[in-house]
Parts: sequence; C-alpha cells; structure tokens
Amino acid sequence: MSAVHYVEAICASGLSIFDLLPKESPLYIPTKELENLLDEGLRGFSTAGMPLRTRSKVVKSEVCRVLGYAVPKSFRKCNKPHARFPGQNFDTYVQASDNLQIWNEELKPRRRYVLISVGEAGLVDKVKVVTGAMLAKLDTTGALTQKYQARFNAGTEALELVSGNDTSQLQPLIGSGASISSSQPTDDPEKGSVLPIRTVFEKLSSVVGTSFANAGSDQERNRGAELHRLVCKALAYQSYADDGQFPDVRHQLLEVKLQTSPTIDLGLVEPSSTEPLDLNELPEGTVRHCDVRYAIFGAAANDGQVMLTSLVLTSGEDFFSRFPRFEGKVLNKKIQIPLPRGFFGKAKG
DNA sequence: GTATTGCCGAATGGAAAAGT
DNA sequence: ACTTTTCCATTCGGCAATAC
Repeated sequence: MSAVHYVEAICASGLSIFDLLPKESPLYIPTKELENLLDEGLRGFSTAGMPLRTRSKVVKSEVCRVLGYAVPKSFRKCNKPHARFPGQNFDTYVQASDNLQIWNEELKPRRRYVLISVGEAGLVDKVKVVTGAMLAKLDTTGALTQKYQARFNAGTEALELVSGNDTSQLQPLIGSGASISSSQPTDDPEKGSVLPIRTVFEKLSSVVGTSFANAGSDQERNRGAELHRLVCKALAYQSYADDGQFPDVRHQLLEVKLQTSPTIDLGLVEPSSTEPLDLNELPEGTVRHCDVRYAIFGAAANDGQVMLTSLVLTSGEDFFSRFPRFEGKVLNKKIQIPLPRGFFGKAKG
C-alpha cells in the first residue's frame, strides 16, 4: 500500500487534524510513511523572511495540505494531553538550528515528532519523523530550563520609583557607595557599597531620553548590553563588565531590563522570592532575591536607533505589584535536545 | 605549561499566534 | 483589545581538546 493511499483516504474521510482516530485506524499513518510523505511534500517549501511563529504556522498549514487534511482556522494550543496534531499524534518543529526545545511538556514515548530542517535560504531541506522514545535517547541530562514572565507597561510617568525604600534586610549594606570607583560592577556587594534605591533612581534618571544604535533585530542581546553599559556609567563605575549572572550589576544588587515588547522575561529568578542570593563574601541569607532592585527601561526601536523613553525602579519585593506576573502556568519549563550532527542526513549526501 | 578554539549544557530574550 | 503561551535563535559559562 503506497503512502499516497493514506492521503486519499484522509481526504475522503473529511476528518480534521483534531479528530482522534480509533485504535488500528487505517487512516493512521505509520511513522516511516509519515516521514516519506512529509519529506517529499515539504522539501523546497519556502519560509524565507518569516518571523518564527508565522513560519511555524505556515509550515503546519502546509503539513495539513500534504496529508490531505483541511487547514484549520487556528492550531489549538494547550490541548494537552494531546499532540498539536491529535489525530496523527505528532508535533511539528521547524528548525534552522540544532537546538530542539520542548516547552511545558514531557517527551511522550509514543508521540511522533516531525522535525523540519530549513536551510540558509529559508527552504525546507529535509523532514525527519522520530518517536518520543527515540528523542529521549538524545536527552542526556533531563535538565529543565525555566523562566518566569510578567507584563510590561510603561505607565504614565517617564520616571517612576515604585519602592521608596529598600527592603529592611538590605539596610546593613546600604551606604554612600564610596567603593564604587574601585570596584567592578560584577563584584559582590560589600557593606556600604550599595546605594539607596532613591539614589540609584536619581542616577539612572539621566539615562532616560538618550538613545543608541540598534544593532539589528537579530542582535537583541547586544542591545541589552549597550543599556547595561550606560547604566554602569551612570552609576560611576570605571568600567563596564557583565558576566551573565544575576543580578546584572551585582555590586549594586541591580537587575537591568530593556523592554521594547510587552513581555518581561525574568529567567530563573522570581523577583518576589525569599530564596537567598548566592554571594561569596557574605553569609547566606544576607541578601534574598526579593531584596534585589529592578530597573526596567521602556524603549522604542526605530530608524536604526533605540530610544530610552521610561524607567521604572522597584525592589524585587514590590515587583509584581507594578508588573503583573503571568499567572497561566506561572513557571514555564522546557527541555532542550541538541540534535546531533548529521541528524537530518545532509552530511552523508 | 599556557593560550586558544571547540563543544556542550543551559540560559536568555523578542515577539507572533492563540486564547479570552 | 488584552493576556498568555508558544516558538526557536542566539548566547553564555565551563570544560575539554588542540595548538602554541
């Protein structure tokens, strides 16, 4: 029985991708045939210039056509415990790189994972279909990466100090910041090195209204680094340094965010958390995550420039009173599976 | 023995689709 | 219109392998 037979049968059945198939259904396409159909049907399909989510949707639509299904108005999310294509029990991932990421779900051993490789010109290269059981072998650590998110809105004031005072736990460290000129921004805080939140607010206020060159839409991290540099300068550090650790300006217990979109990505740390911050020099528990100060800069990107338009400064403790936490899943988790070299078989030719 | 490069695991982040 | 989840590229730190 040729693979095309399945497509004709699915088409004739009038079923949608969301309709579950009974056990042993003749419409259920075995994994190998599924791979053949999709590889032949999608190869050469162009996704050039599309944003990621758009690309994903357009490719899913094409998958429907290739398999003989009607293209649904939307591809439902949150339809756990089912796959995105429940009837055929598969998910699709369109990959230009080798980092396969699966959010908020375990690998399901019986589910199929349709992995679609796109090349440099945005054309589909190759489609591989594997089971969750096969992918599980590539997941060597089982580690989950997690992040919190919150909603950003700039508010009405260009300059807004949410927390008038630092948390009481921080008071022993607060001082005039005499050591700033001789310290690195990445050094641990010392007694007396940490400026009061009001002083930080005054010093950072001058940064609002300035702008810098936009490194480009695919260089987001560099934009954040430029703001980080401006912040270090405004706080009178001699140098700019960033070691990627939390918080950004560790010596001031200050986290800096650049917002040109409405989602604040908080990463691993929940600002209101009373977990201790890991510091070398001070006893554990001296500083907690909620004692850290957050400088959230609103910005607009246009004409190749990033213009800083607003600043909100808050303690971690007060963070969620100003920026609502995403309350859906609250904490999002993913596994990341590096696809091995040659996974798509391009190397062999 | 030291410096550089490569690799791997994991984290970070923007922003569009889907949901309400 | 507004909220939340999804999507996946990119980047970083740490370590191993290789070059000097």
